[in-house]
Amino acid sequence: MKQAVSNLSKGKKTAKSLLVAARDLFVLNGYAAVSMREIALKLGINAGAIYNHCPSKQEILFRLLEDHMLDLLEQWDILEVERSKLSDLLILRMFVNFHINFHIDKSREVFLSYMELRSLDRRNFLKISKLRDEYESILQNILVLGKNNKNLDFDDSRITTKAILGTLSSLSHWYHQKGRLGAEDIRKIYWHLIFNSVRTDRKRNV
Amino acid sequence: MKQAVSNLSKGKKTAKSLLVAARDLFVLNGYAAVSMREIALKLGINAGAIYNHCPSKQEILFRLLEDHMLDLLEQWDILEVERSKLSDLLILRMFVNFHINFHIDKSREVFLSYMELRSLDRRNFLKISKLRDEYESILQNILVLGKNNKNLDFDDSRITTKAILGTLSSLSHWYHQKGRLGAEDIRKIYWHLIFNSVRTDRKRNV
DNA sequence: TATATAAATGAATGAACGTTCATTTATATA
DNA sequence: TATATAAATGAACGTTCATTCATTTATATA
Repeated sequence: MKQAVSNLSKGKKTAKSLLVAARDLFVLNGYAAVSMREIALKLGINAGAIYNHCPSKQEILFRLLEDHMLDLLEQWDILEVERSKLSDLLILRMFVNFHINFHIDKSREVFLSYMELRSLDRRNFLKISKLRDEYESILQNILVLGKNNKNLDFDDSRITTKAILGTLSSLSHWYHQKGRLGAEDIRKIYWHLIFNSVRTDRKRNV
Repeated sequence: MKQAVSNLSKGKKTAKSLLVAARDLFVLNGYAAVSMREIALKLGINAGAIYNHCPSKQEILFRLLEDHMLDLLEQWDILEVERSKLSDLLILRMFVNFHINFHIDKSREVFLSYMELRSLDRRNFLKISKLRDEYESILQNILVLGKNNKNLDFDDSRITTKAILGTLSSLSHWYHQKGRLGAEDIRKIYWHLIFNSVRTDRKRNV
């Protein structure tokens, strides 16, 4: 269980704020365009003091992305019990809702994961890529299973997976808390779009 | 009409190669992480010589993005004559095909426009944003018209526009010339997905 | 071919970068 | 409260950054 911030020692607090400050600056201006001095300024400490909490700028980015991906995969795993009783279509809907909820709750982390994969060094890139592939294959497996059971229909599972994730992930580029529509509206609209695009009695010509 | 590179003077040739070299490096490592020296090295000239062709690094990025957006809008305009005779659905299909073709032909430019908007200074950002909005409104108008004529159905034109563009634009993140599927396959798969997601007799519940 | 102009060189500019470190200050523990 | 440890300071490190400029070299035009 996560510990309340107020219970943490000074060091742990600063370490936590460091990740938050870095996250927000990286989202705003991009990893390469943000300096350690800027991050320190936002934290209210000296740039050198950052190194008491994290050994390098690269490691800050890696921790942000890894924490996020592990969180994503773990949260999905937690739903396993509920999932086991559902039909293929309802599992797909659960995935869509889960993905949208996560994008709304953690829009900055999601955005960062999309934009800054390339700023990771080779070793870190491979680690995060593996976690991303793991997540992507969750959706692909849902689609393949649904197609095999004739509860879903589409042409190519890999492209359809990419397309659906592209659809959903565009959320992180425009969603803001104070927007015109609530989370429930958005979930409904996206679900209608996606459901109709892979339902069994879809049309194949105009 | 575009002039053949071989007919250009030395200066124009270098200016053109400058944009190509910068484009490829920016795509690979991101604007902020690429130095003028790297670009010059790729061109086979000295860093200082770049300034005979472009006044700043920022201006290189702006020219790349503006050229791309103007090209995109102009190419769509050229299809206007053909479009006038088509039904709402066929216009949507034309847009989907056009967008996919453009993403395949100009995948690096598209990727750059998507990733480096935030690297533009305020003035340039506003200019490019305006062009992007212009393009987005092309699709939104197609959708609204189709819905008014009862040839399309969806819940919200703004979100549906974003969702469809998100679907299509994810192409630039994974498409490579030598991939498993050809352009025709990809156009077909995407069209089926999008068509079914907005057709009039779509279902609203699982 | 002579000449004007365009393009490239290579060194230099000051500023900013990530990171290190000896030192000082704050915190937690006994 | 005394003491050990953790955290923050501020200056400095060596590099690299975008950009400038006097000078040299290449190109195009007459």
